Amino acid sequence: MKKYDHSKLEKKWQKEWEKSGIYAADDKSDKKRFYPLVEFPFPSGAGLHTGHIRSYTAMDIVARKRRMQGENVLYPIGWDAFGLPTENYAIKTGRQPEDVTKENTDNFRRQLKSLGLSFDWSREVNTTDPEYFRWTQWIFLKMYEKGLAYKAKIAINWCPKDKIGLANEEVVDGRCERCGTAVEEREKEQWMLAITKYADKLYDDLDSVDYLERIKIQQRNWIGRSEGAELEFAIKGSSEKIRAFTTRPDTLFGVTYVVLAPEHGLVSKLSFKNRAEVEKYIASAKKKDEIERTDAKKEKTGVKLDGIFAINPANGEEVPVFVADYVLSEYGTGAVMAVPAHDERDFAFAKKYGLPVKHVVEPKFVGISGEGAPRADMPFEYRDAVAIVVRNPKDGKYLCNSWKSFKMHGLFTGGIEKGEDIVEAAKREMLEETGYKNLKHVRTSSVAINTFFYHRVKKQNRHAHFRFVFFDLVNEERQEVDDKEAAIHEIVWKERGELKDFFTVYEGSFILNILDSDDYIYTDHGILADSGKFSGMDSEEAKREIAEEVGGAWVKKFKLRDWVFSRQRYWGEPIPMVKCGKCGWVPVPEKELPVALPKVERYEPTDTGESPLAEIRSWVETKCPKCKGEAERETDTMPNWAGSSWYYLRYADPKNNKELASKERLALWSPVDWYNGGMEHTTLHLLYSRFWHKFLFDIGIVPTSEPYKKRTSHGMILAEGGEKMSKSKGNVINPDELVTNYGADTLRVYEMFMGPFDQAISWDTKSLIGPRRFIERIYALSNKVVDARAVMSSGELRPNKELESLLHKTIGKVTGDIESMGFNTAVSSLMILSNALEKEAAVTRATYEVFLKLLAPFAPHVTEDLWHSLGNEDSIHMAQWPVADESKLTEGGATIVVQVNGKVRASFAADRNAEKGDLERTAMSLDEVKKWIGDKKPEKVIVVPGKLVSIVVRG
RNA sequence: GCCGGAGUGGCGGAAUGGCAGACGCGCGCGACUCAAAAUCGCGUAUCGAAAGGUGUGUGGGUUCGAGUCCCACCUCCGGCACCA
Repeated sequence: MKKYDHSKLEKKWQKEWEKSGIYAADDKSDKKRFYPLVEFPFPSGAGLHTGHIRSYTAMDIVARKRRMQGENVLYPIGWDAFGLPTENYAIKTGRQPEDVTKENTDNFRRQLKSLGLSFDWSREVNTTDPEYFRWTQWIFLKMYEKGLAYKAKIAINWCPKDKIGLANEEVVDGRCERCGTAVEEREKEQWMLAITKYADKLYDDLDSVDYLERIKIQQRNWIGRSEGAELEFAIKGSSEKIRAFTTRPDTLFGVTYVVLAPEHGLVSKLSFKNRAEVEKYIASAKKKDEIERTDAKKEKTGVKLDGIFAINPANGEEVPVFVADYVLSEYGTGAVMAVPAHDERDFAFAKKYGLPVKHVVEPKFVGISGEGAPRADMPFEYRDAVAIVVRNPKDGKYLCNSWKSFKMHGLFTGGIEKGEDIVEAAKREMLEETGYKNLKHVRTSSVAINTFFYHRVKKQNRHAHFRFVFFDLVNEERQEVDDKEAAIHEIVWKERGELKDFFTVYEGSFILNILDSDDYIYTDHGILADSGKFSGMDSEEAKREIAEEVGGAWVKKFKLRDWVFSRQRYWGEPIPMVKCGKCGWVPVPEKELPVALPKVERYEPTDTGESPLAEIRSWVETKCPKCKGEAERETDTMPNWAGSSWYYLRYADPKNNKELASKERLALWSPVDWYNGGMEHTTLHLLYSRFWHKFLFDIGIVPTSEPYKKRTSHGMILAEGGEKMSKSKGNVINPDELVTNYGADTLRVYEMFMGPFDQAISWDTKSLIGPRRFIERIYALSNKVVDARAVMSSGELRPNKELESLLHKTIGKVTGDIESMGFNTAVSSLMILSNALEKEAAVTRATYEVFLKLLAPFAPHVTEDLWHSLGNEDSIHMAQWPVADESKLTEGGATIVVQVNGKVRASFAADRNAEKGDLERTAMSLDEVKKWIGDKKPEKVIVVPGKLVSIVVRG
């Protein structure tokens, strides 16, 4: 008996596969095409980590399976080598970044090969290849030509440790994303890409692609689109106007002040008394660093522009104007109309500076519970109503109402007659319904609510407009209550803490918000009040009408900013622009591309913030392509995002030196069918590459408007303790060791089996033994394989319907699970099948071969080896993928479960296709069942063929 | 705070509304062995002597039947966060 030796076996087949080149994609094939992609590795010196392997293996499994199903598969691999870690390492060791990159890339390549991944290595792509960045530069020039690349003076985040400028996205909590150093702010001219011009498309087209929902949500969050109105507030005694952006023009009547961002241009144009104070505030606000300014928890500050008043365009009211740094200059118009009653930030500010709060949107509650839900097609009767809150100061308890005929708990309420004073109405109701005579009015709330419900006594839909009156009980003296009233209500006194659980009606629960004061912020939509002719309207519906009424423009705003594309580093694609004293910025002509990096001794970042390239005069000095006069090259380079924004296109045609890829090949392979990678690249890289792709689509280079049909993500693999794996914690798993000790097949199976693919999971080395044993048992199983015909006649092997049914079930399960990323359950079902096969005295060759084929994508080496040992000449990875025979699935018996009153009481064997009536009769005849039914008559019997019989007896 | 996702044995986790805990790890017992490892077989939620009961974060609800659907809440993880 041969023993399973993974080491020799795996090396042998890896060599064979490389020699035969079986995984090469075919550009001429007319077979169905499939193009799975994994994220671009970043050769950082750390080597492959377990997350990479999970991603590559998953796509490898899908690719192998699709190949076996006869599809033409392109599973490519490449390297994004323009990485800062590489450059840092080079600086540390005094070597050239290229050499470091080469070494790291070689290591990655070796590791990937040792895992038996079916990449088409002939399509390998590397962003540092000059022929590759020729086309990266070419795309930039096209963008420049179309006005999408421009130079602007902006404040950049400067990392003093790495000595580079960072994009906003690279700053986390005011610190450099990579090294954690606090960033400084510097002003610099930077190349920008106008990604905001594509914001709408990037947002809308998410509807047309198959991404994991959370990925779409992240994209939408990042783009941050919101719709609203720009409204103009005139300034009293001035021709200047303030434009404020709001998504809630419906709250316009509730504006009590207006705020400008400290950077707002209007501040310098207006004249007001306290200029010195304001200037001082603005200076201090600008000095605050990113962390302080964006901390939402910190107290809001601001200063009033003395003597300046803005005029509310809706009602002509004059409101004060403030400068405050809680308003961001970069978003919207840099000015905000403040509605403290309906915005939390405005409320916090208003409270601090004693500004008025005016409620103009009343909450709206619609009954949802069965009985109280409004009846459809029935009009609403409107009622002015008062909800009465009575507190007994003696014990602090509150007077509540429990309806006797319904399970409803609330307050005592009543209607307000036309022209009646609300406090008088409340007192009258209290007297009638509870008999309490002596009440002291405490306050009447300015907050009102609307409830929509079905009135069970009056049998009509009601719209009640509730206002709230608060009383203290002077004494407990009561008068007799009418019998009719007493029959409806029951008086209950409740402690304050009990109220929350007690109330079952909206007007009751709501008072908890306003029990102590009217400091209540309602940010949802509701019904407008105190809003001139719009009062009573639904606020959602009134939005546009109010904006229109005051001549506001309806606009879309985005959180997304243009992309800062310049980096002051050596290691990156030089931005192919030349600055001429006469002609200004001139693009490098296409035929002079690529602009290569000069060979240098020193490539360290400079302290001045200039690119290291700036010091290499021989490279900088050049001729102007236009006037041939003296000119200088741009010394900024592109960020590493540049090359990775279009690499997947190059896979289609990696050696093309006339175009970034040929039209024919792009048409053949685009778009990427399935892209899997880590969550860390699902916002920025994904957004940037979608942006570039859409641009290339618009200029006719690529045939689709979206680059990836489907985007998924593997869950992060955590260290054994459940924390993140990191080099500094020393809890990183080294895949080389695992491959040596357990074998690539075991590692692959384990990574797929360990848990749901898209969820985070802890690594557990000791669990690796499971998959390892599984593979060993598969290997041992080959000794039981027999030729069916020979043995069948000797009677040693009988047809086994159960096993056959299981085999076909497994085929269906594995086939489906691979597509839906249910890799863990696919492996589990293979284990179930192998357990069943082991129990047999002999296994037919046909069955074993089907089993090997199903396992082949997961464990390519051992299956190939066993496949050949059965005498097969061709690779198992090109064999025909098995197809489940539906008819085989239903063969054999089923266990029918019998439930009595929902509890399982018995089970019996029956044919899978047995009739309902037969099943019912059999179930009823069982002693176990009779025992539970007794002499009672079954009320109802539910039969699910092939599954269960459920008998209901009552009494 | 907002938006996602998730709460099931000792652990990782299974379960189109239909026998909860598949599969794997671990653990226990047994076989083989002088012995150990490896391997193989059996067992492994919980209370109860048994009949039977109880169990999928908590509390309600819908249903013949709920881990799964609905409502309210709690906890954890991820993302965003003064975006008007």
